[in-house]
Amino acid sequence: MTEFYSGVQKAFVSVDIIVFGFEDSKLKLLIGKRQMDPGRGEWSLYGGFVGAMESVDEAANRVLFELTGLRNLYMKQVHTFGAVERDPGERVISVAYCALINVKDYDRHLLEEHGVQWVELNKMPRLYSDHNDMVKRAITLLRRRINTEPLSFNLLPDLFTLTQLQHVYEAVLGEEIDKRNFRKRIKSIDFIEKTELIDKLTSKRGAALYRFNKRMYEEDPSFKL
Amino acid sequence: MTEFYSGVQKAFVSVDIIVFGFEDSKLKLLIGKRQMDPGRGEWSLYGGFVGAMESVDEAANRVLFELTGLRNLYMKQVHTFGAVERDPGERVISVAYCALINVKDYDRHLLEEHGVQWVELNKMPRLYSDHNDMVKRAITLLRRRINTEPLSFNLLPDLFTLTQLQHVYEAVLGEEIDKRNFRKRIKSIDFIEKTELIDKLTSKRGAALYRFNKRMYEEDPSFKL
DNA sequence: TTAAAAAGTGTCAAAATTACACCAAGAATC
DNA sequence: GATTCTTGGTGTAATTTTGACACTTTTTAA
Repeated sequence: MTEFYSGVQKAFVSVDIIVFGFEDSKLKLLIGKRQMDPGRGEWSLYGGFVGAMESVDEAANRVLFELTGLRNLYMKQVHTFGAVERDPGERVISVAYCALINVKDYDRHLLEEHGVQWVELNKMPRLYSDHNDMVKRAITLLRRRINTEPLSFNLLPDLFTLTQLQHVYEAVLGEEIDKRNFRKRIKSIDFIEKTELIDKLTSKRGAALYRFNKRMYEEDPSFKL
Repeated sequence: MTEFYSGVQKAFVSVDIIVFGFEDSKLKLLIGKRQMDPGRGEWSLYGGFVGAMESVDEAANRVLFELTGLRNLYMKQVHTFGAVERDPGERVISVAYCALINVKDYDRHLLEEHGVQWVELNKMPRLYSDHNDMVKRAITLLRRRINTEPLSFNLLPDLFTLTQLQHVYEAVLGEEIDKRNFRKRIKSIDFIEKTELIDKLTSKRGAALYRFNKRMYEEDPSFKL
């Protein structure tokens, strides 16, 4: 095999994943104590190195699967962090990804197994290396996109009430939303379907359950909320 | 020095730059014939490898400076491309950046020196590796942001006419804009200042020259067009 | 039966957006 | 010096979108 690019230095490339979840009307994310040196014991995002035989996206999916046991989760690249000294050990360039997950789908045993836990966004501790910057970027991305892409459903069960959906928007945007105006807009969106089902758990009266109709969305993928 | 992460494979990391310019009311970008193997002679974006002693952003700025002789140009990271086989030679992970430049500032001698040329966006040839995807992403980014960030001024001289500015929007968005509505909105934006100067070159009647007041923008960085 | 908690519903005013057509100024041509 | 050509510059009215705002319904628990 021919050697191209001789004389150029290589770098470690890693992926770090900002996993957002939604619980108790709050946006949370998964962080854990770092289990390797350098930085062992510091709070950190979950990540891993990109292997020689996998793409960066595949690495991110592999790592996310390791962490959650789930496939086909919503995940997008956020930004690549490449400061020379960002990792105290070696030169590591890291590609940050943002994933959205329904907390209910997450196996609680895996939390302990990987030494991670859900932490409220507002109560984030200082994280390893530049991971706080990664979180900040991910949030900015989320806020920008939640009104133009149907992201929010990834944070909820398949069936959800309009109040839950509204709380997702409020948690992500960090501001309150008028209930009537919100519901008015939802009604004008075809691919948010009302079902016959009623949720009796969270309210005494019971609330209608809705569903995101992906097929309908893909037929006319215009979204504006 | 301790060796961390032993056993993990490294990769080449490069930057590729999508340099947009605006000329003859058209959006253009800089491409050249690739001057190294593999792929020598194919149309390609301008790029370079990330050195051991520079951050990824610094590498992008260095490469852009090499190409243009200009510093402090507008540049943003677009996306990181990491497919295993994306480079036919070796494993190379590439971070794509998008830069905006006023074509008038660009030294035409440098074109030949680097073997690059301005090509209309609509007349892009097939490019090396995944560079067409990079361009597509960059355009998407540009379209998304041009209405929420004051990008457009980077494609124009310091002094510009409203017709020029409108043509930038039309070229980026790929659709015509109503002149009166456009100018109405411009008038409501404080940091686009009308000067006393008049441009007599492009029109017989002469058009008022405007200027982007960066300070005023930074005092109240809200932008919506 | 009464209180508490969340679900659900409509109107009106203000603001933003869109569509639309003509005159002005100067240069070039006859 | 009259005509034509090119680009710059301007306002209004209809429509749509957004935003503010309060009370009734249903069920459970006290």
